[in-house]
Amino acid sequence: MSFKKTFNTLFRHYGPQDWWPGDSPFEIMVGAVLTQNTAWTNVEKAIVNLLENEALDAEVIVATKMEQLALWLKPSGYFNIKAKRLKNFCQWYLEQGAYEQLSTWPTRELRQALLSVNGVGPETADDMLLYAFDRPVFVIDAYTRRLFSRLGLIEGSETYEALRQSIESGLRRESQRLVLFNEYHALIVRHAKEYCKTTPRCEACCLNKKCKAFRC
DNA sequence: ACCCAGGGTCATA
DNA sequence: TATGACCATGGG
Repeated sequence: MSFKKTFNTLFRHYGPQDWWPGDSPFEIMVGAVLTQNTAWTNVEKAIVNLLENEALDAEVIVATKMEQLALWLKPSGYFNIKAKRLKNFCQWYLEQGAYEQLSTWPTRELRQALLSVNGVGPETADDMLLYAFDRPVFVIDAYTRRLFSRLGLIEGSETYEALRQSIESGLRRESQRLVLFNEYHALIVRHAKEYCKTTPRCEACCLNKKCKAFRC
C-alpha cells in the first residue's frame, strides 16, 4: 500500500471530482475560511447570502459592518469569529494587490504570507494555494489524517508540516502533481462524505483490500 | 438529546 | 510542544 496506490483506488472508484466547488478564485478562498470545522452544506448557505447581497467581493466585505457580515455568515457557524477572519483576510488580500499580484508570488512565499494572516491556518492556506492559485501542495485535513493512519501509511500524530513533507515526497516522482493533489484531496472528502458518516466509530472504513466495496 | 462537521487561536504548563 | 477551551449552525 502506498499513497499512489490509494489514490488510484479512489480515482478508479469515484472518477474525477472537478474541484473546488466555486466559480472564482476569490469565492474559493472565502469558502476555505468558512468551511473551517464546518459542513459544506452550511457554507453554501452563507455564500448564497453573500451573493444575494452582492457581497462576495473583497472591497464590499471590508466595507461591511461586522454585525451585518456575521448575519450573512450565520448558517456557516462560528459566525462572529468568521466575520472577523473574513474581513481580516480581505483587508490583507486588497493590501497585497488582490489576485493579480498574489498570483505572481512564488509558492513558498505565498504560503508564508497566507499563514501570517490571522484566521488562516495550514489547511486553509493549502486549500487556497491548491484550488485558488493552482499550486501543487497536498492538503491535509482530518479525513486525510484518519484515512492514512487507518491504512497504516502514517502514524497519525505527526505535525501538519511533517505529514505534508512526507506525503509530497512520497508522490515526488509523479508528473502532473497539480492534478494529482487536486483530485486526491477531493477524492478523500468525497469518500468520507459517502462512506464515513458514522466515523469515528467506524473503525474499518478505509481502502483496505478486504474492504472491497469501500464500505464500513 | 447527542454527535459531528473539509480548523484556528489563544491561554496555560 | 502539547493539551484544552472556545467558537456555533444544521443534519444525522
